[in-house]
Amino acid sequence: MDIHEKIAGEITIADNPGETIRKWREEFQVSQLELARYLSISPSVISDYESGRRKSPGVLSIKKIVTGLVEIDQKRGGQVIRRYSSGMPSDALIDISDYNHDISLERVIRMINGTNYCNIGLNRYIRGYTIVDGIKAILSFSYSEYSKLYGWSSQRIIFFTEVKMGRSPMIAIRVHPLKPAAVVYIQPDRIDELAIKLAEIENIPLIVTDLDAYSISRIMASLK
Amino acid sequence: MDIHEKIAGEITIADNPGETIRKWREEFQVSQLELARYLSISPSVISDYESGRRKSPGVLSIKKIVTGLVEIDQKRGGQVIRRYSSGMPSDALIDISDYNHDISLERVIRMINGTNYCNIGLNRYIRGYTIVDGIKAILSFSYSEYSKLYGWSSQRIIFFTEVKMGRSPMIAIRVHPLKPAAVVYIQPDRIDELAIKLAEIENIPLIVTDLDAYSISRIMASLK
DNA sequence: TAAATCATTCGGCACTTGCCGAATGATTAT
DNA sequence: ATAATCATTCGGCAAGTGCCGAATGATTTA
Repeated sequence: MDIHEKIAGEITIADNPGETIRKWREEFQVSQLELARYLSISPSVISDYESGRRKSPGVLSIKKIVTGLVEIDQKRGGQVIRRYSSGMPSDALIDISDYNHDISLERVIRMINGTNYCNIGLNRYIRGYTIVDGIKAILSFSYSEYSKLYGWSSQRIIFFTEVKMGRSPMIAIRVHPLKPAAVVYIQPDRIDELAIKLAEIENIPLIVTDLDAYSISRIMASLK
Repeated sequence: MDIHEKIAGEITIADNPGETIRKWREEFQVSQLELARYLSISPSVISDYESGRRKSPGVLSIKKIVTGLVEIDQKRGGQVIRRYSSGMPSDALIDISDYNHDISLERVIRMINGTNYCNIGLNRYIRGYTIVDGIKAILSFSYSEYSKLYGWSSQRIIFFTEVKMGRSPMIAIRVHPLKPAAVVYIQPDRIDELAIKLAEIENIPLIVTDLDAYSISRIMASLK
């Protein structure tokens, strides 16, 4: 189903359409001002909708708002749209996408200012990436959800946010039959020696980046 | 996803909300008059919406209409709702439902005024039913769609509409590993001897009814 | 054929929406 | 602390909506 229809349907049926509009705007991380500017209307219009001043907004207004949110996200790389199209629990999955061509892992690691913590070379290619919240994934994923992390291909980078020492993600990967081309920890607290050892046993480069997930998502989307 | 949101989303995003409202009302086989009466409004209101006189109907109006359509369908047994919740191509599938308890096949066949064309007894039980358009199913179903005909259990009746001689449905069933408890042809042109032979080989009662699919759907739903 | 039922058009109108911007408040960055 | 940015409230108003029913047309049923 089209994401516009999904969002619009939820807003239309909601007991408080205004709150739902706000929920989706925040989900897209768009400010009222930005949305208003994008739609060439006054910001107070957005505020009036979200506050519920308008009890029964017209469908053309809803359509305009939803279209604006989706287009803004697309201009930013389409991260939120992809997340809602992946069919996975959305709070652990931050982004997922696949490429139609091989992309050099070395090039990617350079672009994200990554540091390779293993003695494993980066001369391989990737066909996609997945960004997950490391803690939420550990708590909520079962086998089939882990499999979905691999999208179309295991030839990908899996990025983990919310990493303390880096053991759990490596253990999860070790237990799963599919192996990614590389693992990247996004702004980890620190890297435990065990995590490095597991990565080397699995022959999976373990990379660390100090960029945040949002920036990573944009960079990875720009490789399409 | 909730069917209200699905329908409402489609109406809200459509280029012509009015036409989409009409499409869904007709899909639910509800007349403007019936819907207007159900919602306690004038029929001309419904006509105005559907004709596009109102360019941007309010979300409360859309919600009211959608809720009304769904409730009317539920009062009739919920056939259309089930169809849109089954995840199958909708034009071939007419109805599908499962029961939480065994229901006597003999009883059902009596209720639908069925005639048993085989020498196979009806002393068995069913746990569900599926109604499909025989011609559309033949043209469009692949293996996995045939599997979905069986819902939760193969212990069911499969009803076929649009049956000419009755061969193709029996061949399709013969080729598939799962076997239904019974096959019913709804208002067939005639019954070919080969169809009967195939049914006996498969030990599947082949029954014919002169009721229409809508009546069958209501009767089967009433057994819940 | 006549009657019943369903569908449509359109004028009328009270009320609401879509939109504006000034005034005010809250938050963030320098 | 100041400036910039974002968010909210609310009065004002033209345009549109939600709803009505009379008049008319189309379709179905007896």
